[in-house]
Amino acid sequence: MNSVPSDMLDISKEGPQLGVQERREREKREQRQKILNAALQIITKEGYAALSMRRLAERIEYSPASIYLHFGSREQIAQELSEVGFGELLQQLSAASALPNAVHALHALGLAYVRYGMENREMYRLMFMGDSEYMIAAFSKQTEASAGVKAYRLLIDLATRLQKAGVMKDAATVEFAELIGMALHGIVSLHITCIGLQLASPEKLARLATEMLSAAPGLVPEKA
Amino acid sequence: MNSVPSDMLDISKEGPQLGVQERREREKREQRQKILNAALQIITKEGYAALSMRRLAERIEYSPASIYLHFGSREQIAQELSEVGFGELLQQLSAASALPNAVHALHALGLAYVRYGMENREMYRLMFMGDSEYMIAAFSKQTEASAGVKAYRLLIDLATRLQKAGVMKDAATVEFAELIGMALHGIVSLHITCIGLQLASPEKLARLATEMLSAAPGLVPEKA
DNA sequence: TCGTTGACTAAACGCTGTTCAACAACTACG
DNA sequence: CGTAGTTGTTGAACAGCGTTTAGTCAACGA
Repeated sequence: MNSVPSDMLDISKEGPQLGVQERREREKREQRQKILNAALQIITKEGYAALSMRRLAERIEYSPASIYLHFGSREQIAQELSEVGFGELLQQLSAASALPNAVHALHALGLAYVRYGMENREMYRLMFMGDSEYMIAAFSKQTEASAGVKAYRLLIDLATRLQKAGVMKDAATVEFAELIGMALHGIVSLHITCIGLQLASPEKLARLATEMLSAAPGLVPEKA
Repeated sequence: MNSVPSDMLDISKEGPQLGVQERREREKREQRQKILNAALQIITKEGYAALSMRRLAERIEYSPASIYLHFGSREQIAQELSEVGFGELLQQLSAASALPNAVHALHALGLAYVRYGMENREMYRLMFMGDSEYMIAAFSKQTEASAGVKAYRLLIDLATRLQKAGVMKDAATVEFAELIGMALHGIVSLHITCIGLQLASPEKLARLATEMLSAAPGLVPEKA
């Protein structure tokens, strides 16, 4: 049953066989990626609400049923896209937090966060303002290496650095880190939601937030 | 055409006529309220996503089409509910900000905000995390007396009080006020979205946030 | 009693996500 | 080469959605 014929090792037969299999797998991967690209395009250009399976199918020039050969549901597509977003956000944040001075890193991180959010509103909506399924997946403890968890750890690390530098010595590190993230999220999400209101610019608010957090009592100015 | 027959003043004829009209109007108001109550019940118990016209019609024991005799659309129902929510939130916030000490008022406001949000998650979602149509209406400049605008002004007033008390003298009042609101919103909305994550308690984070904001440089402690 | 008004709804339209049987095309094998 | 079998693809359907409209029916005023 599981025995392998010796001629399977013959390149003259194995070659074509594996070639077909490889091509099929490659085409499947390409198709999958094509779907994700089209979905991303729809979301960024027409908003998350406009992402329907039929519209998506029309754009990739296949039937709606075909999409289900690659994804289990519409939710799964959205979730995979949100993970891409978390990856992008993580990249921006880690670049910012790489600054040697902890306070400078905090300011840069705040700026990078709100900029990413404002420049990718629908993506941000998908990541943080949806039905909470994506975040659960993104931050799942099982997926230790997920971008969401990494971004969370980035905040913890930065908070630790800040406290070592004398900022907010008294506060619990985790709470301090979470507060930073939540304040930045509040700035972005309200700017996304309240398009009618003329709020202060996200950059200004992020700067103010990080300044107030880093200017809390106990601060010992770092050199340079 | 507009002349009123003298016998219209006769109670024996005017009574029944107006009585019927009044009853019909009253019944219409009651029906309208019944719909709103049912919608609120569905949202709070089954979530905003579960609010459909057909389900709503089933609950009030009328046909879906009947609802359109009272509301123009599903969105309108949601919007009116969100305005109720803004009213409730405003009530909590104004009670908290009534404390004579500005810093105490800030702490109380923060606590009241996150408590309302956590105890009315689906309502909060409707108010702040929807498709942004409700907030536009709630904060519309035309609706000067709307609860949303009043809540916004509450924050401005509190920020002014805080700065008069010596907190954040340098910062622009409006930006300071907006930052308070956004930080609190970030705490609540992330707690609503990330039900999978074990975050620090909203109360602790609100306290930390308001403490850091009120502990910023320039603070002159108030008496008592 | 009759005509009018108003409340009410069945049915339909076009949309949604999703499933499944059927079809077509390509591969493998005798 | 032809045939059996696997694989990719889809039309059609199901259940549900928000919304509209034509039409029914009861209550009212004259």
